[in-house]
Amino acid sequence: MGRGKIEIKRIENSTNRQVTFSKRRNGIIKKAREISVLCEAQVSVVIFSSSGKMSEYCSPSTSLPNILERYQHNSGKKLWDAKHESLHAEIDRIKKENDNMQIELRHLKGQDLNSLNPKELMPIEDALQNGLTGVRDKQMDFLKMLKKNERLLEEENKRLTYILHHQHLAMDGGVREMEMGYHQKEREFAAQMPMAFRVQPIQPNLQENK
Amino acid sequence: MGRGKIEIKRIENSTNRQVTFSKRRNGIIKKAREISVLCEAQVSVVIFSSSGKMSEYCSPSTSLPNILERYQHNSGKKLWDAKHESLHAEIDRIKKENDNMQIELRHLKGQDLNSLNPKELMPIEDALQNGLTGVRDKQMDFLKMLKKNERLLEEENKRLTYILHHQHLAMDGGVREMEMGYHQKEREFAAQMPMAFRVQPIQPNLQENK
DNA sequence: ATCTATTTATAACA
DNA sequence: TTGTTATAAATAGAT
Repeated sequence: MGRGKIEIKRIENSTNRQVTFSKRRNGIIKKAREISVLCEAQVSVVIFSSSGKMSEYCSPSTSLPNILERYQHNSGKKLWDAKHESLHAEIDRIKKENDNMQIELRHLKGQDLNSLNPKELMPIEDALQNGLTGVRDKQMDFLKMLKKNERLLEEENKRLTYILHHQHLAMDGGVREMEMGYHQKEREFAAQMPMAFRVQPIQPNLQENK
Repeated sequence: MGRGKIEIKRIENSTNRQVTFSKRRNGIIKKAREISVLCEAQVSVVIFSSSGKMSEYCSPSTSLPNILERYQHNSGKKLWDAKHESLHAEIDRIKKENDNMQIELRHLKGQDLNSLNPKELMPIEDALQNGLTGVRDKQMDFLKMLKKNERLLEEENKRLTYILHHQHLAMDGGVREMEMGYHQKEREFAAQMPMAFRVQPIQPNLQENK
């Protein structure tokens, strides 16, 4: 339809091709609009030119996702389900893992044991025993730390008492001397003390850290 | 284009509408094929008639999923990503759940306890203690069942010995009498026995059930 | 379906 | 791109 008949094959002249694309694209979209109005059809048209420019038409009564949903349902073909399926597969895999852990947890908590026989109970008992040992070891570690800290505090106490004692002696030498010389005196004193008596920072693990 | 001009509005006559749909659908698909050949365009057309029948065209150089992928990339619109996102969200949710259980399990097994403080260790210890109690209660149940079965077996033993003894006595009365009368004798004997001595089926839970 | 008078789309050109 | 126009193609209505 035009000044001359054309063969339906690639238009070699790039300008012509571009012009023809533009006109025919408009034509198709006009036709699509018309059929959707005339016949109450749901139509989706997506066109990419060879240069990558996109045009689309979708009948106003619907939407592209809608049409694609119908397309999948109608044709049985999968459009995006390859991705969906891999996601679903992952969900299933994780859920299964989840269930297994749930069961293991319940068993360790002494729940749902009725389905188990004695042979299955034994490894659970062992695990619990090991766990308990581990936890109690840890608690013992804390206890030891507490005791160590207690000892350190006692030693510091002793040291402070010692300093206090010297301070009282210094008081007899006059308030001024005490004020000026206190820090130096302490330093001298510290120098005399054996290393073991110096206060170490308290173990940070003993503080609440939440 | 036809014997008369028509307005672009719904065709009321249902037969006419159906015929027009069919003709125009063919026209659109022909046009789509032509533009894809003439201009190297990638075209996708999906048409649903008002009665639900689907027609489609897709240029041979590509595929619908391919075109839709380009569509999403090009338009920024999401076709199926809403679903993808919900699936991803679910995966994240489950993974988080999973991680929490993993941590709980490790703690119960006495692992990764270093990050915990004494206050956090206590509920774990309690849980382990409870679990151990539960498991051991269960094992005790089995033990009791075993003992009960042992008792029952002993009693059956006693009964069988008793029968055997009578059988020997019967032997003295001749082989024929024994063969003919054995079953009846047993029945008579069973009738004399107190209920408690009759053998009960062994607890099914004691069998390996895997 | 097929026919055909007409309308519509568009190829070539500007 | 847009517009014009001669002509090819599509199609409405009839068969």
